[in-house]
Amino acid sequence: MSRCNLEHPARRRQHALVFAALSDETRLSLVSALAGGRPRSITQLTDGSRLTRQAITKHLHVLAGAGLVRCSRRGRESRFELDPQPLQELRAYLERVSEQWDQALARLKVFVEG
Amino acid sequence: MSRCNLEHPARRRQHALVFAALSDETRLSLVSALAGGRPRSITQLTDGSRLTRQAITKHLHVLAGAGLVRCSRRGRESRFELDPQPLQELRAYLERVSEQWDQALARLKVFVEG
DNA sequence: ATAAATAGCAACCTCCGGGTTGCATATTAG
DNA sequence: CTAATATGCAACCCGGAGGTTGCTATTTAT
Repeated sequence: MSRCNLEHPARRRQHALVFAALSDETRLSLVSALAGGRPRSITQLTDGSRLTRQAITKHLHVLAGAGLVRCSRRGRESRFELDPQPLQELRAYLERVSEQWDQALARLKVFVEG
Repeated sequence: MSRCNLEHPARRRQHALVFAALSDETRLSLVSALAGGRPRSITQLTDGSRLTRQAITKHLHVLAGAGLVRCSRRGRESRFELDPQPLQELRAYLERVSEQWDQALARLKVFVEG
């Protein structure tokens, strides 16, 4: 009985936070836009969207709150850039869950057959 | 200029849906509980939680709406089991974003140095 | 020096997510 | 048959998410 339940609540909270940050189409497109590597200003990120600059700003702050994005002031503009670390953490988490699933299925198969 | 923006809106919608389903701590713990491979009834999943059975039911339906979980009636109880496919899809998506980031950084580095 | 560009702040609105309670229904146990 | 179990359905509440508008402040261009 590997009743790990390996996620301590703190880690689970953080995962939920990052998942929530990625749960909006607008924010996914912002992530996609910033995955190009170059820091972008708010107006740059607003162009090509049908939303207001303030809406985009709020979305960027949500991403920042999850650690997915960092902001630095450059002259009169705020430049946002991606931080891929939380994405990698999520990927690792999803891998762990899938792995747990596979191992569980393997054990159940043995139990049924053997 | 690889302006792929590879996510068609439909795919992005689906990703947002699954991310949203995983954006709640309660639902993450349900996924964790179901990752054990054995189908669980609603009351089983409610035991050990401080929430109401109806609350858990709603969460399960959210997970089902994202395709993360399937339900089948067995006698008087509803048995829920995990479907890892959407999880793998998300993992692949996160990998693509990270890869795009890495390649972009590499290109920018060449641009600066060369 | 003035005007245009960029962004921050605050108030406001609407809608939905998470949660509860209450009651009805179906299934199994005794 | 009757009671306990397991679930479904609907109404309701509350707070926060997503979005807008209006105004102000700072930086840059002309």
